[in-house]
Amino acid sequence: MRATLKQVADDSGLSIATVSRALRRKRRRYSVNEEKIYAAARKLGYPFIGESDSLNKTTIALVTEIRQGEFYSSLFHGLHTATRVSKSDIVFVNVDGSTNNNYNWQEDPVNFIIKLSKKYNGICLFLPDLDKESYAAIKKGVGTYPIVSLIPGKNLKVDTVSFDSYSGGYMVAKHFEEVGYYNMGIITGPGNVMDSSFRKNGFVDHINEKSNLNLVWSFEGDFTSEAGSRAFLDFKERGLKRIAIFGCNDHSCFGFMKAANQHGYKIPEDFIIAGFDNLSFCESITPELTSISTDFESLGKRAIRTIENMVSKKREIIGQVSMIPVNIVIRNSTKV
Amino acid sequence: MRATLKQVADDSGLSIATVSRALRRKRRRYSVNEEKIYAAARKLGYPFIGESDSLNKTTIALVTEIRQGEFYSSLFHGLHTATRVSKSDIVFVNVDGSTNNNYNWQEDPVNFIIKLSKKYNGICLFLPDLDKESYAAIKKGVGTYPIVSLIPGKNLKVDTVSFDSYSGGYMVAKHFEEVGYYNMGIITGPGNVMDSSFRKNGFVDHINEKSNLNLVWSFEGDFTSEAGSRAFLDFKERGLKRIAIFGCNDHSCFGFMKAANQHGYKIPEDFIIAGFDNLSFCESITPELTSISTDFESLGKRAIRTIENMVSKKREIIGQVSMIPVNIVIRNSTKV
DNA sequence: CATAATAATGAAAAAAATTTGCAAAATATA
DNA sequence: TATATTTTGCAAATTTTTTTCATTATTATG
Repeated sequence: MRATLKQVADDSGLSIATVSRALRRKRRRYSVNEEKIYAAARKLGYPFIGESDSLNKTTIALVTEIRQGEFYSSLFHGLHTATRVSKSDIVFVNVDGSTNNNYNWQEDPVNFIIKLSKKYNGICLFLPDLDKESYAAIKKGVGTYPIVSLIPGKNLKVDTVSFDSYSGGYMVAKHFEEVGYYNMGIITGPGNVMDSSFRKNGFVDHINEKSNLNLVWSFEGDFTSEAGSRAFLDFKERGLKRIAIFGCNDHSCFGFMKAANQHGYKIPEDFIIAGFDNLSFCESITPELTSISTDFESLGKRAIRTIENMVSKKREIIGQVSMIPVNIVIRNSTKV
Repeated sequence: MRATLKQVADDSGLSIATVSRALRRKRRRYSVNEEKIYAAARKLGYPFIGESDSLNKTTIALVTEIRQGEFYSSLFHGLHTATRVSKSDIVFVNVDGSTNNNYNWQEDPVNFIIKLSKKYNGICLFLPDLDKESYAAIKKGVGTYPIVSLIPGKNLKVDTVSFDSYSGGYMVAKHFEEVGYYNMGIITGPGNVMDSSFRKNGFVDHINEKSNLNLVWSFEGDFTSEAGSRAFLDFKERGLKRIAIFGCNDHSCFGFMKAANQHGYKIPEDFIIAGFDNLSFCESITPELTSISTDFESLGKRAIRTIENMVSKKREIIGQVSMIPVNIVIRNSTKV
């Protein structure tokens, strides 16, 4: 039930009239009773005037689990920066452990998100762990409502805006070829993560396209630095040398390079290496790490523009995929 | 003015009765007209039932500028994780470029924040660039309303919850002494940032307390990796060797170590070094960097508990300062 | 394809919620 | 202590929301 002045009055112990006046006033006065009234109004969720901030503004929710690491920070920052050039506001909705209108995220992610669509004009999803069926169920429940996913994936039924990870992998292989390496290796990311597969496929496909290129080594990692270290031990055990290695994210490379360093391996004498994400640490490591850089502000702008378009004109085509181009930043780790 | 059903009806082109029914319904149906109604209601900020999510929950706003880097991500994560064990919700309010109720952040940060106090039960501020006068003005405008700052600072008039940076600096100096170094150096952070001063003062004070310890070198940095590199050049030019260096944040150390590496310097032969923040990259660099680790979840829990206490019982003591202890994580960069 | 069943709609009545005028009470000021 | 100012509650006035009811549109069924 919606909260009324009477409830606020009862809760604060003052009369309805007093509550009405206090809440309607333009200036707050911070008297004891006014504080009581505001506290009660907030507690009961009474809609007071100070809140109608969103007038004529599009509010877009970014639904994600907040995790640690520069990647998430970049994502928030990118989306937020993108709102500066648009008429939209962005709200970050953190999803793990949350409950919204009796729908618990863990138990029922689909209805949780469907409920959010009441409140916001559009929704951006960044949920790597959500399965295809759930995406389909959300899309079904939500109809033509503006919703985009920022996770790449095939046939998701939901519009998608994501980095062109495939091309990123491709660019790395091409760069390796250009600097004269024909034998290549890869440290993959977690197999169930779509983005990780795209990075890998782009790399592998370029190798397969050219008869002079060979994939001589592959190690299954999980995007952690530790996996990178394990990858090195495997690499060493196999006695591989003078190959070009693509780590599917920067952290894998950091772990690999550290282990290599400890075992006396040298870059570029023993191998060259490139990563993905272009974290700030790429410039701190020796040698500086070549990496694929992703522009989160572009991603954010595109996502917001897509949603704004959906808000204004209803389209029928669903499942559109927008790719944000990535760039290769060449540093000393691949200079021969 | 508050939005009414009539306005929503006019905007959506349907009757008041239809709008009332659509908004009151528990299940959405996503028909064309219902979509129109929801769109209009959102546009006009009509308070509908789906929103009363916050019933009986304390909502705390974390007001900050979203910036890139692991530090901000950790801060968000820490606060968010802390809400799991409390009855509060946390909302991230991004402040740069924002406008709230005609109060523009850039032009009038004080009133911007005061306005927020209408909507939320409590406010956490993390605003390194806000000056002392503004803090005082906010506190004055807001009265006994629950507000804490997460930025350390003396005589802020606002309750503060922050890391015990001073002790962190102190611990580094003590650790240097314990491993047998008596000549020490420091790369400072930006002079106007309080937290940076505390880190430095803790370090310097321990040196001054002991007659056998000397501060032989000091370089004014700005928390960037580049400043760390410049620091190294200065260090080299002065011909310093075998001293223990405290970089006031990890990034300064990364820059320093990289430059040192390029110039053929070795750790621990030429110097030992420790940082502050314990970023993930500390473990990826060679040698692994000793650093002061900060527990953002503890910080978040304490901040939330402080606000919850202020919500329940009004206290009179203001300007309380809570210090969250920090730990030193000893790694190879300070092993002799 | 006609017809019954179901659902959606608007007008207006009924109900509920909010604002305002007024006088009493509380607080501040001289 | 007297006087001005502000806050408050009651109840009337007003506004907003819900519900009833008749009508129309949509969908299902034989």
